Amino acid sequence: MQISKGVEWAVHAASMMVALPEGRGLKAAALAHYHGVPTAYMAKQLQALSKAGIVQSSRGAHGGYRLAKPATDISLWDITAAIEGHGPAFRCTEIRQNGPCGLKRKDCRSPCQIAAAFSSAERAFRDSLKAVTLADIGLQFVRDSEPEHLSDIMHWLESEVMPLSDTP
Amino acid sequence: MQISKGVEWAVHAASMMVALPEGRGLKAAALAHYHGVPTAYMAKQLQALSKAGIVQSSRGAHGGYRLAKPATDISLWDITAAIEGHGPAFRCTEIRQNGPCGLKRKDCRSPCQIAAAFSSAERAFRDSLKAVTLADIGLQFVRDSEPEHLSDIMHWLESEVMPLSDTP
DNA sequence: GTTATTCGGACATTTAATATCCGAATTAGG
DNA sequence: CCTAATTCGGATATTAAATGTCCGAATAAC
Repeated sequence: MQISKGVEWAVHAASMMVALPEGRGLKAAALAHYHGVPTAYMAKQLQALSKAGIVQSSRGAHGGYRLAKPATDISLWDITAAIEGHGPAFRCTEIRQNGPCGLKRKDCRSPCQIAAAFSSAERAFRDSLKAVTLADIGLQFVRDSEPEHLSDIMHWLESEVMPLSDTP
Repeated sequence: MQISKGVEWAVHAASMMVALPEGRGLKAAALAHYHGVPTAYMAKQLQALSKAGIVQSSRGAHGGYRLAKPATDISLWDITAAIEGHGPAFRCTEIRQNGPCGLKRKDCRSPCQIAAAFSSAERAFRDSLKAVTLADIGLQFVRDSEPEHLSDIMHWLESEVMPLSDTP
């Protein structure tokens, strides 16, 4: 029951994009370098975010990534699901149908209670992550950081940010 | 973010042990056969439950497994943690300390907000599973099953159940 | 004490996560 | 309009983890 490293990277990268000025983007290499992680693997996570409609990508010279919708509409669950998939963590293989006392398919209209309990726990997990948006993360970050640190980030952004055409 | 198959098997096996008469046990091979899964791999999950103090094992002739404490004191989280480990699913690698704007170790006394959000979600998941005990599972199972099916199970138990010495 | 039986940990195999590379697509500039 | 530089996208290796298997250690019955 481990969440892949890609989720952590994707959330940090997306959080960085919150600070981008309108109509501008960051290339995958810049996001990877900023967080000190391998470029190609970070790019893979960004692809997944792009497929999920969380970020927009622009190819070619001066290309890059930016958020595809307002930060208030992107939850941590959206990002987690984009990387890890939407499927349940607990996969019921219906072993109650196996063995000498196995139930017939007909008698299995009601779901296995064990699977139901895990499904309920996962719903609680999802709901908790759905309640936190990138806007929340960004706001908290600004509040809790030293002014000098925020200044450093702004300078880095100015040096790395790329103009990006408005219509991809 | 997948929960291993072993958790499903371990929960089903432990649920079966709820129905055992006092001072009796089931051997790993019987539990595996009953659920239609490989014996050796089922045995591996039972070992993990034994190490965690959830079940008691007795070796040698007429050996087997039984619950180590009342079914009301064993939650689905206890079993999940015994198989999957107690560590968090989201592992914060502190990438905020990396890269050109990396934070110094000193400025990281407060935890990363992203990690905190996932930690909170996992707590909700845990609490949900902690609220369900083997006693609950057993009771619901008896209520929802056809009388004939329960009868089949009782007959199987009588044929497979082994006398087990009281002091392991 | 001997033997049959069962659990326990060490050992392969398969699957998924991690990391990397090269081609496809797009834009900037001439 | 064409060329060249640049960037994303999917296909491809590598490593770690989950899955599955085996044989020795320990125990109880006889």
